[in-house]
Amino acid sequence: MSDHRQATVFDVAKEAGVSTATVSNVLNRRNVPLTEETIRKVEEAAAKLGYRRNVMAASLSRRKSYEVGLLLPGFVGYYGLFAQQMERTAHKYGYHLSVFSTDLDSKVETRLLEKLLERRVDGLFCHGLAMSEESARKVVNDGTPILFFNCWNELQRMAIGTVNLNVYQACVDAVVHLHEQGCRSFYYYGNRRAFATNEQRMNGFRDGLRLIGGAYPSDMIDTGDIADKDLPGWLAERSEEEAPAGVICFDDWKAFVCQNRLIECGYAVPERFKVVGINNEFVAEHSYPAITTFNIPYEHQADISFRWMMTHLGEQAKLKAKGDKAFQPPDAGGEVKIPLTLVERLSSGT
Amino acid sequence: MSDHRQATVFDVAKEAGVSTATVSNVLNRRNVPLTEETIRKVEEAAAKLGYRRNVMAASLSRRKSYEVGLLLPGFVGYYGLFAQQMERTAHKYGYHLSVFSTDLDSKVETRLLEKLLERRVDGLFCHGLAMSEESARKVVNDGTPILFFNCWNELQRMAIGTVNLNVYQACVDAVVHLHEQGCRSFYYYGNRRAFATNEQRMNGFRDGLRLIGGAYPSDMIDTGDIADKDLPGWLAERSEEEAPAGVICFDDWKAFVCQNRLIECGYAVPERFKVVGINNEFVAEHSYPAITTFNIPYEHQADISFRWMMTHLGEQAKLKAKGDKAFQPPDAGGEVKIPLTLVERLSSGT
DNA sequence: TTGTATGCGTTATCAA
DNA sequence: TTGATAACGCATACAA
Repeated sequence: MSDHRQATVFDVAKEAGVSTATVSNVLNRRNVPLTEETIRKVEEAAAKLGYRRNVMAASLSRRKSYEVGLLLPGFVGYYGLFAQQMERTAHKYGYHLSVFSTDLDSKVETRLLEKLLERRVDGLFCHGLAMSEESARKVVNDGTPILFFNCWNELQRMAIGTVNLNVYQACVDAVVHLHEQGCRSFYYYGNRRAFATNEQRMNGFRDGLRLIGGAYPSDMIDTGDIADKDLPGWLAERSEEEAPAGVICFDDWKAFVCQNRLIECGYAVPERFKVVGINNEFVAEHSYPAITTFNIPYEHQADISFRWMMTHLGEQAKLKAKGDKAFQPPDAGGEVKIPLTLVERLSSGT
Repeated sequence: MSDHRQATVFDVAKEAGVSTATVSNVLNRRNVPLTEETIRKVEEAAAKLGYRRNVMAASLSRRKSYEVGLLLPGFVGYYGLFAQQMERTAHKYGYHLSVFSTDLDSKVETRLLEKLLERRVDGLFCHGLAMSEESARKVVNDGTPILFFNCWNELQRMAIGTVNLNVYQACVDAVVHLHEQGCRSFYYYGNRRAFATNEQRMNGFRDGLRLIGGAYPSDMIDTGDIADKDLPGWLAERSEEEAPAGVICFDDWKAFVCQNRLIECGYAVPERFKVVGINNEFVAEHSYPAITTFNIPYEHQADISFRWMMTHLGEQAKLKAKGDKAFQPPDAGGEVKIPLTLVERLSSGT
């Protein structure tokens, strides 16, 4: 109703007949002793006046914004889900999260980063693909702690830590799984534009092959070299027909496209080709055939990330309060690997 | 390097040998007259000290946060893409965007809304599904302008306006399209949990049937009544075999699931059934058969929304500056309908 | 247990 | 054209 100005601590103090300090103490439930009576008076006054604290003023005063930033390459698929989970986790720990998407444009990245620093975020979470070395240096010089996720390069050294999905191990597991399912030739269908996150997968693929032994035909293909529509021909040409060939894809979307092109060209999945993705997205579950993939423990990854950051920010109290399990962050600049779990579906069935 | 405190206007003023007021004037490029010399001095000092303005202090002082909130039911699919676009648009107009997902939980919604109001957001964008009447009332009482999108209920009246995707018209068009493609029976596969956004589609479906005339067999199915796996049987049972049957789905994901189940059960798409979705997501383009759908002009929807809000906030200047085309917002409480465009693909082909 | 007074970093008013 | 200085709303050290 009131197009009047918002009530302030001052108004509440007057209404309750106490001082602003007392109001502040009551409303922030601090560890100072307070009379039941005072608490009641203040809370009543606050409720009556519809008092709502002004975050800007509070942040300015305590010289801490209780805001953290999240810098992503985009919002679709994994990124969006991760963002959503990070937002939940942030609130759980009493923080506000500002999510930005760089669209993989370094100009945009620079601008957004500046925005984040202007907001005096207490910390920054950043995807390995979303930040240049120069930007990282700026953040570090600024004194803002930064924590990476899914980052496998020199940037790690500038961070308080890194929380990585163990896509390497996932790919190792994928090869082993396909081998067990009867595959006798193996292909990795990657995306080099994803840089390090692609290389991790390639390494896993390679080591997986080593693990199963035997000299099976195998190769790596990149989406940049072979158009989707040429993929079936390419695969059919070099794989042997006696046993099914396994195709490990960069993610579920690649797997989806790959599988559909194969089917479109008349190759049976999973009889002739078996397909595996990563991410366990909706599309993997509801494709036909449903796609074998790896599940990502979003909540776990977000929680580890936040606990690490909280620890660095000296917020042990909040961790204790939420005190699920004790968290021992690795040394500064260390890495936590988040394991993915195989979800077997028809696309790699028998 | 300096783990020291950030430079302030004060530091810059001292360094440049001017007053803080002058620094502020220079840095905000206000319409006060300034000497070239002063400008240079201040800018040099700022650069040298690595000055970065403190958003909290600025917001507090000017009593305006230049922050707007976006309340969504979730982050996947349309929501995520819309959020990403809204973020871009917000920056374009010099605003910061805080995105929250209610997860369709009213407890969460209430809490998030409180957070938003505590941040003194200048305005609020809200999805029709993400806000209860009670919450809306609270926002309005607070004096914060609210603009809805994809909202078709009483809430509209509490808003400065509503920007709706014209899914009604899309469904009308879909029926006409399917009819032209030879369909002689029609089905709508909906999701009543989406409430108003589902009803709009149903209305369009109904009016589309009326438009093509003739008494064709038709029906509406809801995902709540029929499990995905039973859908093919249900459809096959009541549609005639002489001519293909058309299935208009709530969105691309429903279409995707529907189509895959049909194929799985041996019904040919598009020969026996033709399928249409809405959203033009990645999955629609890359399915096999590729799914006919409707494209959403994200940027347009976001831009209209922001221009409307900016107008309400008295930021005509910024609109002019960006001055693409003139925007005449409807009367308060009015509605802008954003048209969707048909994307023909194989799933409804001949 | 509560109150006073000061600081947080900017912006804006008004006088110079 | 520039400089003092008073808000802005809250938190907190210290005094009472």
